[in-house]
Amino acid sequence: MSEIKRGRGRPSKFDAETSLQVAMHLFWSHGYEGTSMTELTEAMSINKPSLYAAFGSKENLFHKAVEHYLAGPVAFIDAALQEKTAYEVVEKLLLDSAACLVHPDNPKGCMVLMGSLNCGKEAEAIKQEMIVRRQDYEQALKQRFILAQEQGDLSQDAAVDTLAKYVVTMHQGMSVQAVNGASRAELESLANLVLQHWPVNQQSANQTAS
Amino acid sequence: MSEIKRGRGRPSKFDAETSLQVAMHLFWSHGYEGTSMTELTEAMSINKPSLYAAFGSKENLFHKAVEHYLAGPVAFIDAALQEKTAYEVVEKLLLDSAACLVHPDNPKGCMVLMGSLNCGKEAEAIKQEMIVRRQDYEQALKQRFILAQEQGDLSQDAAVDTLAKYVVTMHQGMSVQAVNGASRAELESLANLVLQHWPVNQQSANQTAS
DNA sequence: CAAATTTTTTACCAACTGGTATAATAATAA
DNA sequence: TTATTATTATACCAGTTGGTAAAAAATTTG
Repeated sequence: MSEIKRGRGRPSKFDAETSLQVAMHLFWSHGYEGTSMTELTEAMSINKPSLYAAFGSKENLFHKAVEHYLAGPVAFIDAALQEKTAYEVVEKLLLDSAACLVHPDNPKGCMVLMGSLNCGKEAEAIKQEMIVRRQDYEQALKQRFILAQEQGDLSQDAAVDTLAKYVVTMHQGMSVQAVNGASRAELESLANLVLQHWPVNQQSANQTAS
Repeated sequence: MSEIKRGRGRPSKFDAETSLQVAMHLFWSHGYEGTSMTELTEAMSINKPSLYAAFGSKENLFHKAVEHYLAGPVAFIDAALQEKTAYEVVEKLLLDSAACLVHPDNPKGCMVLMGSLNCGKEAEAIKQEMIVRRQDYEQALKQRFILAQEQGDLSQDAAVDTLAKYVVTMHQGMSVQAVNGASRAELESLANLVLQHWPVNQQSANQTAS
């Protein structure tokens, strides 16, 4: 994978993947508006025209950085949704989140929240995009809970809307806690509190290997 | 309080209290960095030198706006802490919050969160101040729970640290939900979910000191 | 009236914002 | 070697940022 046939012109001296990683970290740390093009180019060690040639605009670079984030640091979310039972979904979701939100290699909190929770009107589009991503996340979780009801590992009485919103709310609140300085253990305590009260279906003791 | 003896010079044509209200709303909506001095002066209908004479700096204006916020829209928080039992404290806290976070007259979410969850390095001091305010809030709630244990309306086994962090986390997560577009009813459902599982002291109905 | 005082107004500042035109440079293809 | 091509580097753009100096206006005091 290192032997790439080079094109005709001057060879580019930066790797797009690596640059994206740097951009992701900056946007994750300081948000969309809080990160300037100058900071980005300096951290990437490239100059602005190169950055614009490679990514088009600041907004587009942010989009790419968010995709990089979803496919990387929080890939466990999609994995969690595929766990066997609703309980295990929530368990993996919140415990892995606890680890990720305060991981020493990462900026604190969730990028989809930190990216632009609040912003000036110039970044309104970015803010809306982040909102949609969070709504989609909640919807996916709700659908997973509906499936769990069909499969019998979640009580039919459970209000899946509220339950999904509850888990997402805790996840997002834990992001704020991470920024506030909470430790991994503290976040895990919160996760366990949610799990303690989880409305498992009483009658179906699902006997999958443990 | 309307008959103020005017000083010697030209009368100022703006009311500091009203201006602060306007500033509060702008900072609340778009955060510290997302609100420019030009937006502020235009919304207040005053020019910059007047604003600087009255409030010193953008940072100081923000401080004043936050104090205005704490004493106004979220004054119910201090009131909630004085309810009779821990259960009632949490009940008032979360239900009043649900109403406030999506009240049509207010920007969505909590100002102490929206003010500057994420920001560039120039606003780092503001961000830290908001963090401290959130930590203090959590501490106050924890102390209230300790008092509740002494008064007997909260189980001695309850982990007051985790419990306080849990309620605050839900509160902050509900702020994000408000931004995402959640309704008051949806936020109240979340609040009720927390209350359902509240660890009331089994043996004591209500008796004072131990 | 005129002096004194306080505010408003206008104009301005250097630094920074996202974004780009132009030219120099380094590779390949002929 | 000489074009051709793609990327880098330099310099620059108009607009905005937080903040201010200086003058003009409106009031009270003498």
